[in-house]
Amino acid sequence: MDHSGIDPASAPARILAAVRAIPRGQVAGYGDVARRAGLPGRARLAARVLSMNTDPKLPWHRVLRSDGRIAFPAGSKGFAEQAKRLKAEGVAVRNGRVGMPARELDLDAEVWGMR
DNA sequence: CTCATGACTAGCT
DNA sequence: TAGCTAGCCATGA
Repeated sequence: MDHSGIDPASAPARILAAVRAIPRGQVAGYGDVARRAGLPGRARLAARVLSMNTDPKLPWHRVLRSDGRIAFPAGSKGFAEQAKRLKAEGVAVRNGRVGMPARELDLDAEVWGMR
Protein backbone atom coordinates (compact mmCIF):
# COMPACT_ATOMS: atom_id res chain seq x y z
CA MET A 1 0.00 0.00 0.00
CA ASP A 2 1.16 3.41 -0.85
CA HIS A 3 1.30 5.40 2.36
CA SER A 4 1.39 8.72 0.49
CA GLY A 5 -1.04 7.86 -2.28
CA ILE A 6 0.86 9.90 -4.87
CA ASP A 7 2.32 8.72 -8.13
CA PRO A 8 6.10 9.11 -8.02
CA ALA A 9 5.94 10.10 -11.67
CA SER A 10 3.71 13.06 -10.87
CA ALA A 11 5.74 14.13 -7.85
CA PRO A 12 7.99 16.50 -9.85
CA ALA A 13 4.92 18.06 -11.47
CA ARG A 14 3.40 18.65 -8.05
CA ILE A 15 6.61 20.26 -6.84
CA LEU A 16 6.64 22.60 -9.82
CA ALA A 17 2.98 23.43 -9.25
CA ALA A 18 3.66 24.28 -5.62
CA VAL A 19 6.52 26.57 -6.64
CA ARG A 20 4.33 28.32 -9.20
CA ALA A 21 1.74 28.81 -6.46
CA ILE A 22 4.10 31.09 -4.54
CA PRO A 23 2.82 34.67 -4.95
CA ARG A 24 5.20 37.32 -6.24
CA GLY A 25 7.24 38.99 -3.55
CA GLN A 26 6.90 36.05 -1.20
CA VAL A 27 9.11 33.08 -0.37
CA ALA A 28 8.81 29.46 0.77
CA GLY A 29 11.12 26.71 1.97
CA TYR A 30 11.97 23.47 0.16
CA GLY A 31 10.27 21.47 2.88
CA ASP A 32 7.20 23.70 2.69
CA VAL A 33 6.97 23.35 -1.08
CA ALA A 34 7.29 19.58 -0.85
CA ARG A 35 4.64 19.52 1.83
CA ARG A 36 2.22 21.60 -0.27
CA ALA A 37 2.96 19.21 -3.14
CA GLY A 38 1.78 16.33 -1.00
CA LEU A 39 5.31 15.07 -0.38
CA PRO A 40 6.15 15.70 3.27
CA GLY A 41 9.80 15.13 4.12
CA ARG A 42 10.87 15.29 0.47
CA ALA A 43 12.56 18.70 0.71
CA ARG A 44 15.57 17.20 -1.03
CA LEU A 45 13.38 15.97 -3.83
CA ALA A 46 12.10 19.51 -4.33
CA ALA A 47 15.67 20.76 -4.55
CA ARG A 48 16.49 18.04 -7.07
CA VAL A 49 13.47 18.97 -9.21
CA LEU A 50 14.42 22.64 -9.20
CA SER A 51 17.99 21.82 -10.14
CA MET A 52 16.72 19.86 -13.15
CA ASN A 53 14.09 22.41 -14.14
CA THR A 54 14.83 24.85 -16.97
CA ASP A 55 11.54 26.72 -17.17
CA PRO A 56 12.26 30.50 -17.06
CA LYS A 57 8.63 31.04 -16.04
CA LEU A 58 9.16 29.09 -12.85
CA PRO A 59 9.69 31.33 -9.80
CA TRP A 60 12.36 29.02 -8.40
CA HIS A 61 14.08 32.03 -6.84
CA ARG A 62 11.23 32.20 -4.31
CA VAL A 63 12.31 28.88 -2.83
CA LEU A 64 14.77 29.14 0.04
CA ARG A 65 16.18 26.92 2.78
CA SER A 66 14.31 26.42 6.03
CA ASP A 67 16.48 29.00 7.77
CA GLY A 68 15.56 31.63 5.19
CA ARG A 69 18.87 31.51 3.35
CA ILE A 70 19.63 31.00 -0.31
CA ALA A 71 20.54 27.37 -0.90
CA PHE A 72 23.34 28.23 -3.31
CA PRO A 73 26.87 28.89 -2.02
CA ALA A 74 27.56 32.63 -1.58
CA GLY A 75 29.28 34.05 -4.62
CA SER A 76 27.89 31.38 -6.90
CA LYS A 77 26.09 32.16 -10.15
CA GLY A 78 22.74 30.86 -8.92
CA PHE A 79 23.19 32.76 -5.67
CA ALA A 80 23.63 36.08 -7.45
CA GLU A 81 20.76 35.35 -9.79
CA GLN A 82 18.36 34.37 -7.03
CA ALA A 83 19.28 37.33 -4.83
CA LYS A 84 18.86 39.65 -7.80
CA ARG A 85 15.42 38.31 -8.65
CA LEU A 86 14.26 38.44 -5.04
CA LYS A 87 15.33 42.04 -4.65
CA ALA A 88 13.54 42.84 -7.91
CA GLU A 89 10.34 41.56 -6.32
CA GLY A 90 10.75 43.59 -3.18
CA VAL A 91 12.21 40.83 -1.02
CA ALA A 92 14.98 42.08 1.26
CA VAL A 93 18.12 40.01 0.83
CA ARG A 94 21.01 40.69 3.21
CA ASN A 95 24.20 38.70 2.98
CA GLY A 96 22.40 35.73 1.41
CA ARG A 97 19.70 35.91 4.02
CA VAL A 98 16.07 36.85 3.40
CA GLY A 99 14.38 39.29 5.73
CA MET A 100 12.25 37.29 8.13
CA PRO A 101 10.81 34.62 5.78
CA ALA A 102 8.77 33.04 8.57
CA ARG A 103 6.80 36.28 8.83
CA GLU A 104 5.98 36.15 5.13
CA LEU A 105 4.98 32.51 5.34
CA ASP A 106 2.67 33.25 8.20
CA LEU A 107 0.77 35.76 6.11
CA ASP A 108 0.61 33.27 3.26
CA ALA A 109 -1.08 30.60 5.31
CA GLU A 110 -4.38 32.32 4.59
CA VAL A 111 -3.81 32.40 0.86
CA TRP A 112 -2.08 29.10 0.38
CA GLY A 113 -4.85 26.64 1.09
CA MET A 114 -5.17 26.10 4.81
CA ARG A 115 -8.22 28.32 4.94
C1' DC B 1 23.06 -4.37 -1.51
C1' DT B 2 26.55 -0.81 -0.16
C1' DC B 3 28.66 3.71 -1.01
C1' DA B 4 28.71 8.47 -2.47
C1' DT B 5 26.38 12.96 -3.67
C1' DG B 6 23.14 16.82 -3.14
C1' DA B 7 19.51 24.00 -4.53
C1' DC B 8 17.62 19.80 2.74
C1' DT B 9 16.29 19.95 8.13
C1' DA B 10 16.62 19.91 13.04
C1' DG B 11 19.27 19.86 17.12
C1' DC B 12 23.28 21.12 19.90
C1' DT B 13 27.37 23.90 21.23
C1' DT C 1 25.17 34.16 14.19
C1' DA C 2 28.10 30.39 12.96
C1' DG C 3 29.84 25.60 12.79
C1' DC C 4 29.17 20.57 13.41
C1' DT C 5 26.62 16.25 13.57
C1' DA C 6 23.05 13.07 12.50
C1' DG C 7 18.99 12.01 9.91
C1' DC C 8 16.31 11.62 5.68
C1' DC C 9 15.06 11.00 0.68
C1' DA C 10 16.22 9.95 -4.32
C1' DT C 11 19.70 8.52 -7.90
C1' DG C 12 23.45 6.41 -9.90
C1' DA C 13 27.77 3.58 -9.83
